[in-house]
Amino acid sequence: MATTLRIVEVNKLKTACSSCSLQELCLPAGLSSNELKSVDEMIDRRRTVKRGDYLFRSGVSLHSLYAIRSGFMKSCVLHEDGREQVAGFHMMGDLMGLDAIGTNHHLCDAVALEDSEVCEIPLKNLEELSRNIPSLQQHFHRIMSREIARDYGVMLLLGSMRAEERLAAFLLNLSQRFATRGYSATEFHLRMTREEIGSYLGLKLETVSRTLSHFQAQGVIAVQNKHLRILSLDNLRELVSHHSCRS
Amino acid sequence: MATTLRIVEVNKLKTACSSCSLQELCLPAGLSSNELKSVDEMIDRRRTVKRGDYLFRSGVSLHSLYAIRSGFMKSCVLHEDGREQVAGFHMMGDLMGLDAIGTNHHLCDAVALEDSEVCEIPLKNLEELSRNIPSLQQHFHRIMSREIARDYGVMLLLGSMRAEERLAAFLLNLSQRFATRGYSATEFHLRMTREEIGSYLGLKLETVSRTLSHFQAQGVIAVQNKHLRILSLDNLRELVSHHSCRS
DNA sequence: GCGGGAGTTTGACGCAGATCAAAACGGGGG
DNA sequence: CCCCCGTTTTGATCTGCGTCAAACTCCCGC
Repeated sequence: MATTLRIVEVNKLKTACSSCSLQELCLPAGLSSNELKSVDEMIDRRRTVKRGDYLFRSGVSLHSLYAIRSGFMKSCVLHEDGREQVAGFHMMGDLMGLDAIGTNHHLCDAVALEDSEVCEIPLKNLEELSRNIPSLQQHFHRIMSREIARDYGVMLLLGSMRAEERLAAFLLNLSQRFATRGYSATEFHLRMTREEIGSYLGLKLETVSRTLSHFQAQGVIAVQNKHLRILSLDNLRELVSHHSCRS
Repeated sequence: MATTLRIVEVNKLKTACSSCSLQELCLPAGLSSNELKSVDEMIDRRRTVKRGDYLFRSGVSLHSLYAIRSGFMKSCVLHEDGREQVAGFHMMGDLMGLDAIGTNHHLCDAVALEDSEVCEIPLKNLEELSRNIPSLQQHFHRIMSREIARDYGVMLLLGSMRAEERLAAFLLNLSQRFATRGYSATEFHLRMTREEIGSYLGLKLETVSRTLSHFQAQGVIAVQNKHLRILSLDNLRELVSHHSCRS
């Protein structure tokens, strides 16, 4: 029994913001240790989401924002006629649910692409705390703003890039995000299917597959199923803006 | 001289939030009259932007957010290779500059499509004030979130709609926004060129023109140059999700 | 280890929308 | 009032990517 208790304590310690390795990436970036403690208290609980499960679904009312602690998720916007599109892929340190604050209802589905852990942050708590901690307030605003900036990038991609450029940009983006999180920038596992990549990039899965094959033939990447290795980041960067542009 | 002073006073009165007709649409929505006064004080100054002039340019550092008081603007994201895309059209009551908070630098150009007036809101002031006025804080968050939600809609449009659907969705969106502002939902002036519409929708200007002509032939709208009349909102709504979808 | 279904690759073909071209329109300045 | 240039329209042709189809691979459960 003592053993059990000890394990619980250790787990609790491990999941506190103050000892979380994502501290500098996540919501509490740049806070003092005192402030960190307040953020810790604000967090309702940790949740695990199994691969394929929903973290939240479109239409349900907003309770909390979710910070991803581990794992990998996608968010999908739904069109009333059944069309569905991947709006983003999310990994550790990312904050999900921001699109729901405006209407108090989630606008997209959040689905785990692998078993994931998230920290549940009640919006009310966050709002209250950020009134008292200016740097938290500021950081929260920055996070929302960065999401807007990211969206503008996706709009540019969808609106004016051709298939090769889109895919190259996508791979570079993943690469950069993995690198920021301390993983390899040139070798990683694609957690999503070709269809999901296609949905995100406004392409069909066949086009994604063909384009990846094409990159491989050019010696820019090596793909085997979901395992991807970037052989030349520079070539990939060239691909993003190399082709005759449609604009 | 007395006359001049009087005119200034009247102007000043006219431009206070408390007497602004956009009050309920703009940042101060839902505030008490006392709070409104604080918001008024936070606003640095009003600025006019002539048609074709920039309100701010991509890359410059963020000083303030801008609430549009009158007029019409576009924001354009720039790709390093010179590609440029319209990221949004903005009208009275809209808040611009939100994408710049994350990096402290503007990510897009803001250009007036007709002579416009804006209220300049220093971010620092807004942050400080929203720490003291919860409903202002909440409303600001909602505004940012709504921008994210709008972006998701544009992503859906760009990623999975065909030309006719995009244009129909675009017209409906304009219609709805004009209606919200007390203008006609079915008859309005397009302030942007076909090329700008195309840029926003990921289409070429010729396609925009052709599609508008097509709508006209079907009797759904009547266009003459920049003047547009929607003959059937319902038909337009059908057009958004009517066609064989690519997803 | 084996069978089956989901995911992926590759090929052949068609089409929506891009591109090129030219004519028509319209509104702002002299 | 007229001229001119930027914008729009319309037509003809081209092409990148979607669509359809079939074969192949991988992984998971039995």
